[in-house]
Amino acid sequence: MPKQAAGCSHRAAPVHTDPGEVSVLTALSAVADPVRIQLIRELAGSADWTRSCGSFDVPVGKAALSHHFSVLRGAGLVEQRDEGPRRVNRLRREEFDARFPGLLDLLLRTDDTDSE
Amino acid sequence: MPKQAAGCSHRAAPVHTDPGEVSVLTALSAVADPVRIQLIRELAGSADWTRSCGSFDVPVGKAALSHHFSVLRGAGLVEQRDEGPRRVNRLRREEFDARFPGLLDLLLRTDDTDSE
DNA sequence: CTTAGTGTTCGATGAGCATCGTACATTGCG
DNA sequence: CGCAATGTACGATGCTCATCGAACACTAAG
Repeated sequence: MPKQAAGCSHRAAPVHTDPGEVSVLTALSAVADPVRIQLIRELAGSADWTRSCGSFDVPVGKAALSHHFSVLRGAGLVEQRDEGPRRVNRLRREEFDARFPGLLDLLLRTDDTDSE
Repeated sequence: MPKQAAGCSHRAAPVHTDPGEVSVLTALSAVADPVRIQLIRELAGSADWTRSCGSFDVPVGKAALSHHFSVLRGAGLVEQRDEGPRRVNRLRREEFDARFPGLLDLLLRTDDTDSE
């Protein structure tokens, strides 16, 4: 492919962290936040690569939202891909569950809406 | 003042929270702290009611230590009982695991010493 | 090219919390 | 009783982090 084939974006690719290299403390800290819990749950209820960052119903602005996704990436919880102007997401279920068995289930299979 | 019957301590009994009434966010926040993780691990390696609060090898003062145990109690992770001048502890393994399956295992069955 | 949509980065702000030092309470011992 | 040991309560301090506003970058469409 001589010419700049599709896939070579000019945009800075999101930095991903492999769940296997994430410490327990990092994972727990990432998950101990109401906004991020909501993001994870909402993301889990959608098919992979179907949700852009701005499509989540969270009570924060763009800047904070971007920050939260950065934290989730750093914890190996979310994978992102640029698709045109938007950045679509995918929950790394199997990979994260292999590193921290049961943790993701705790967040998703939860009856209480973390009231408190 | 009239005399006190045996078994009626003058000391304020520690306030305990049942694990069943703890929200996911509270539990995760309690556990997302390096000092508290160390306390839980050290406590898990000892028999019930054998460790007083001051017997843990953590790099904080008495006041902070007392605070951490308060948080652990509030998350339903630790039960305390007054035994003479000291306050001895017990990890609520079964009860906490019933409420948050796998979470305690994640902290204990850990290979990495939360290095980061 | 211009415009609109999407997301990141930067600096600043504010709240929460981990920590400390000190004072205080309780217990057990000499 | 007086004293040491243990743990809590309180006020203060400092730091981390969640948030915002604004500026910037990239993409797609008109």
